[in-house]
Amino acid sequence: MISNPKRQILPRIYFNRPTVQVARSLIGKYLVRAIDGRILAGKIIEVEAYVGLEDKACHASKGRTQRTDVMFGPGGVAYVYLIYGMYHCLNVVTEREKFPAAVLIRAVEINGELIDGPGRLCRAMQIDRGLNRADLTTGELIWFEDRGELLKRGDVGIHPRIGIDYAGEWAQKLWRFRLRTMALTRAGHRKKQGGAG
DNA sequence: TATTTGATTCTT
DNA sequence: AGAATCAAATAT
Repeated sequence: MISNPKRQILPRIYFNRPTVQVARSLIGKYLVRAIDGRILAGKIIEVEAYVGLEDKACHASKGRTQRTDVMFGPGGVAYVYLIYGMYHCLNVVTEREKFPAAVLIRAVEINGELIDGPGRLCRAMQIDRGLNRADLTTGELIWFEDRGELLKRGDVGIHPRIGIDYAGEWAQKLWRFRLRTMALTRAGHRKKQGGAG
């Protein structure tokens, strides 16, 4: 369905790789949602990696349950869960089958507007548990696209993950990645200093 | 069955 | 600093 060769739906093999690598490389790609025939596309600004049984911050670290079962499956599948009774979070499952891991999508830019936070993102893109276990590689309801935009060295900030203080030493892992661009640092607040970067 | 908690966001 | 709000996990 995508005729423009510069718009490539990310295939399953893209996600069958080490999770931190997938997370890092998803920055600058697009999350695309089809809603009633309309297309909503967001440039991915921030993600976090959750890796395996040992990662105390990863939901699957407590074992294979009804909720975490999807993380044990093939990559390129959506893991959507309800958090704090109010918000949904979207993840894409990574790595090989039986290795539970996923990347949380934390922020996107839609039509120049920064949607910051996984709960807000899901609200803006109408993502809820109805999309749990959805295949993200078919280009039907929701998928990822490479639109050929290349990042410069230093464009991606590397940080500790957020909201997982309970995870002990795992909370210190630098598994959060965030795109740094002047355009995204609060509209109108901070002016660009100097000229071309 | 009861209690606690949480990959958040918004208000005070 | 605290509320909102509920499913999953843990304790009983």
